[in-house]
Amino acid sequence: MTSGLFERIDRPRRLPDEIARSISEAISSGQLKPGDRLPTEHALSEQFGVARTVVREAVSLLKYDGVISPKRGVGAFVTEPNARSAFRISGACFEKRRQLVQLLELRTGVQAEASALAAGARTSRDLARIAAHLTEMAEATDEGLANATQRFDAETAFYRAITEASGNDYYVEFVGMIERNVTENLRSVAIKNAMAAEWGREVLEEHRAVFQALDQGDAERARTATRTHFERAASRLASRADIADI
Amino acid sequence: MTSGLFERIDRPRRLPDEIARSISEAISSGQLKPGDRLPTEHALSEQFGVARTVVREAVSLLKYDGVISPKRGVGAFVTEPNARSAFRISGACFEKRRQLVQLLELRTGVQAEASALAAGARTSRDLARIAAHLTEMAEATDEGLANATQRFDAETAFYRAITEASGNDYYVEFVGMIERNVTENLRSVAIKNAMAAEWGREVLEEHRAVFQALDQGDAERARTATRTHFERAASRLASRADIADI
DNA sequence: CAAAGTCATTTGTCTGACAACTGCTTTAGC
DNA sequence: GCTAAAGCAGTTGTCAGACAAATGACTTTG
Repeated sequence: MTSGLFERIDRPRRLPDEIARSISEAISSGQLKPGDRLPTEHALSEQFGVARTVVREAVSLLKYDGVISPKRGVGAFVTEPNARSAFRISGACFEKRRQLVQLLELRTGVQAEASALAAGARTSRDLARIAAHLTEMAEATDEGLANATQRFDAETAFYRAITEASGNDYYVEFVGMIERNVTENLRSVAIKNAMAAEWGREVLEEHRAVFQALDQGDAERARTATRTHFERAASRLASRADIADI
Repeated sequence: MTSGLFERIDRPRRLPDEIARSISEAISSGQLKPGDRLPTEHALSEQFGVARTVVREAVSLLKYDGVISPKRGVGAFVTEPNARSAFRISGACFEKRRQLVQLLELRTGVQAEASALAAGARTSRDLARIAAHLTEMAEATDEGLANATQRFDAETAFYRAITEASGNDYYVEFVGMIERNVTENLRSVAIKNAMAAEWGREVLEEHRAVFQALDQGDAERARTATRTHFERAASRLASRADIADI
């Protein structure tokens, strides 16, 4: 389940991705403004020194996100900034500390609302699943730091189960995406074990409060409890010296 | 600013998009499960009756979203469902009423949290901009239904300004994307004017409450007021007969 | 002067080929 | 008989060139 220690790096970085990133940066940096026309695919293929098929794939990706809109017989144009149709988290988001904090803020808000919805929509079956993950966490905590991974995965599953109980597919999809990106990238800087050191019983109480609110169907308390946990988690994370400078 | 009455429909629907959607549906419907290997590009090009370049673009899109991960010399595999790296709203989301409701729920939660953040981070400059849009709304309301478009745009700008005042780029990007997709699709079914009929002074008070909370820097009240408005807006929308069956 | 037709330009698709990589089989060497 | 190297078929990644379709500007014609 857990990814290996040494991740495979796709050495021969795919050309289309590279080109797409290059064009995308030209746009976000203002070199290409909304309404501007891109160079023709032929010209781009010459400038980058690649075949047109590669350029086409890159353009296709940008079009997919609504960043540019190609018109046959005319050219490809940069769209208005608010016309983008996808929300995506790139690995670059984790290079700067500020961005990581902002991402955690977003996660906090969304997850809190998901809990509130879940309080009103959860079935007893949902509740049982959530409770099981809570128990898992408690047991892992009792057994100490050796079960850091288990504890970590249980917490992840706990909030995933809550989100699924909300009955809103968008929350499930969105929270899942954020959660995965955050944890994976934190994992890669070995934060995981560092966090484990902070996991004590008082943190467990934060989760338990969330569960109780769900159990009683109290949306407002579920929201507050969830937000409290994630805000505290964020500040605990921020206070750690080993990630203070990422 | 407002899009024309008759939107351009790209008749010759691009083949790669079509193929990507087809494969994507095969995955979401369970025909292709995580871990499964896709047919080879050659096989796909034969099945769909298109050139391999087209299949490649489609595969490239799916890879971009993290739905599949091709490995050179081996094949392309469906990734785990939580490995998706993009959140995107397709036009299909608006075909079913249930999905629209869920999308509005998501918007409500995110926007409420953005307001809460803004209450703590807004500058006096931000506040002035927000106030200006509120005034705009009030004026448009006084002048009656003739200014429905203006009123609508002012409300959009009002909440956009609030989101920007939060200082969190992710919220700006995400809310912007949702907001645009929702309004554009609602616009297309002529909901806009229908909503205008519902815009009275009591709705304006909902916005004013949001503004006051921001002015006083009260995060909790900003959150509540924002959520109240959007929840009421959603129920007002839902109660309308003309969209009850979309 | 206006309407129709022509043409160069650009994106969309097709075809075929080769390069790079992988997993498996076969073979050479001991 | 066993191991390691070499070969091989299959797959994705890239390349090159061609034609189809659409567009805008220019030219021609009534």
